[in-house]
Amino acid sequence: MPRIRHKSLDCSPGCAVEATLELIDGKWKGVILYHLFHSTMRFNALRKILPNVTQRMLTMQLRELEEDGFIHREIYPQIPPKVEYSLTDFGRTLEPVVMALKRWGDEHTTFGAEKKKSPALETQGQHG
Amino acid sequence: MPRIRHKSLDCSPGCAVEATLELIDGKWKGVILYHLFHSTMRFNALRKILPNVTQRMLTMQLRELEEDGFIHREIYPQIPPKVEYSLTDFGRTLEPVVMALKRWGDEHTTFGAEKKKSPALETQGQHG
DNA sequence: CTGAATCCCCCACGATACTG
DNA sequence: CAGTATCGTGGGGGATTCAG
Repeated sequence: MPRIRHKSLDCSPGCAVEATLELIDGKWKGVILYHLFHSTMRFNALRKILPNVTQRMLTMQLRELEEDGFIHREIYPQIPPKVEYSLTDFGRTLEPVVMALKRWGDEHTTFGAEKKKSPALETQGQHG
Repeated sequence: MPRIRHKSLDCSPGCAVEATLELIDGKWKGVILYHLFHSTMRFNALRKILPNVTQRMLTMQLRELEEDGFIHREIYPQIPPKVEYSLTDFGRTLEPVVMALKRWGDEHTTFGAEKKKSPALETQGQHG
């Protein structure tokens, strides 16, 4: 069971919400998980689809996800090195959560507008 | 439609996930939303159930949630002041998301363990 | 190719005090 | 009761360099 890194959470009934958020929000973890749902990926493959994430951050986030038991890190001892990241069974339990996030984002933010038809929605200037 | 406050999000298909996270994660927003799903609440009522949140932060988070159209702020012009926070219809669209977070937290973190029977799970030391 | 180590800036956030 | 204003700080995270 993953541990909570940050603040002391009060234990009012809603704290489970924050607990989950703490685990999946650590900056880019959401997207990383999302992509790993589809397929195992190498480090550089993740870098490519996440151009705004620095190498350092990507490494750190992957390490935390690994610590929490969400992903598996498979190291192939060869030159050049090859490391593959994949979801664990436990990581897959997050699927409904991540998909709920994805679905809402698609419906209600301009970031889901890619798949839509009306360019009139693109009024947010978040593409540069 | 709410706007994204922080980083430039790449637009790989998973960005909708991060976009949603940005909006609901802003520190304690998740819990705030969770509690407002149940009932309209006054400022101090929220403070009481969120003892770890400073007054300043609570105010800021509520303001952001209001800006994003998730909650409504009803001011009663009277002495002493009375302000009630409630979810908007738009805010209620987040319900499946928040509930997915809640459910996962209940199942997989010690913060959901309050309602469970087996004390063997309480090995995390997050209660004090 | 994957990753660790170092430097350093910035601002999110806490603490505290004041107000209508 | 429900906020604002101000100040100080910790560490999150970017840029860069080194390494196997």
